[in-house]
Amino acid sequence: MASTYNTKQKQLILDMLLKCKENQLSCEEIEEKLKNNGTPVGKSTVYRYLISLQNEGKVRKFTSENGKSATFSYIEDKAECSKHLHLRCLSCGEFVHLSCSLMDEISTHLVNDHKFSIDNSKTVLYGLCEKCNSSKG
Amino acid sequence: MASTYNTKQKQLILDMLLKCKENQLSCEEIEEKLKNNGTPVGKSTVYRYLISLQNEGKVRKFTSENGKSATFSYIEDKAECSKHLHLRCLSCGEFVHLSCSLMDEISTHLVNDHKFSIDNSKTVLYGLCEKCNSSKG
DNA sequence: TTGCGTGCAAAGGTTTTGCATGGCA
DNA sequence: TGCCATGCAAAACCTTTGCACGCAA
Repeated sequence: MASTYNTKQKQLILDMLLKCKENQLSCEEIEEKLKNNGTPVGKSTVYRYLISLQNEGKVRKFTSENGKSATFSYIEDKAECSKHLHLRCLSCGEFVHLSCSLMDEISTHLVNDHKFSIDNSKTVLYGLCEKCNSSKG
Repeated sequence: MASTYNTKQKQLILDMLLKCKENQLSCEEIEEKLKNNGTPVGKSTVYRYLISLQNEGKVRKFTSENGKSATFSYIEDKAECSKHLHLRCLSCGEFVHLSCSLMDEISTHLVNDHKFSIDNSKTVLYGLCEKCNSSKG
């Protein structure tokens, strides 16, 4: 499933994902950013490459909770990310990698007591981060 | 935001959601089931009412992980469901209400150590249930 | 040279919206 | 009677696909 050819377009898309790895970008945003950079890439190419990156596990897809279009972000350490859970702030979108022992207990507990094996790569905990929480209360 | 008028159509949609509360139904499925019942309701009415039920917190929306359309299911005990986490099987779609003390610790831990307040109504843990896990391994 | 990748435009599917009509209160 | 709700069709949206051309290897 991995791409066989290396092309300028793929590199441009990848560079943009890396540059914005703290955020999540929609296909449209990627397309727009590349156009603004003076290095436009066709919409379908963006969609197609993101799908293939997703299949390779190099990109995480967020199916918009509230809005419309899906967003993507690059997974820097694929092996590491499959071991821990992730948090996402509903307000500002901040994405947190949660490496922590209690979180490991969850998996064990769920398997032992509830016979449920959690998939860390598909699971995201939603809530409010400190910043957004305090600005709300 | 709550509906002001009670109509036959709203009651029909609600009845269907209650009847299928163990499943998650898409708008199209609801429309189809109602038509098969001999009590057809317009597509836009289904969409509009589901949105308002969602705003009232009476319905949970699943933005399809893999497929296309969103699905909905009735929240039987809204107050209770906001207190615990939920699991969903990626394979068969089983939805589990997880009332359990260790799970309560998670919220506390996340707030205390990570300054993150989890929103149970928006969070779903994904993985494989016992049945699907064993049929896979 | 081979065949994958690209880009455009068109198609596909889901959800939303405008507007005239219908029905609740 | 006044207004919200309904339903149809059209529009809006996001995503996928077909096809001819371009480009990597």
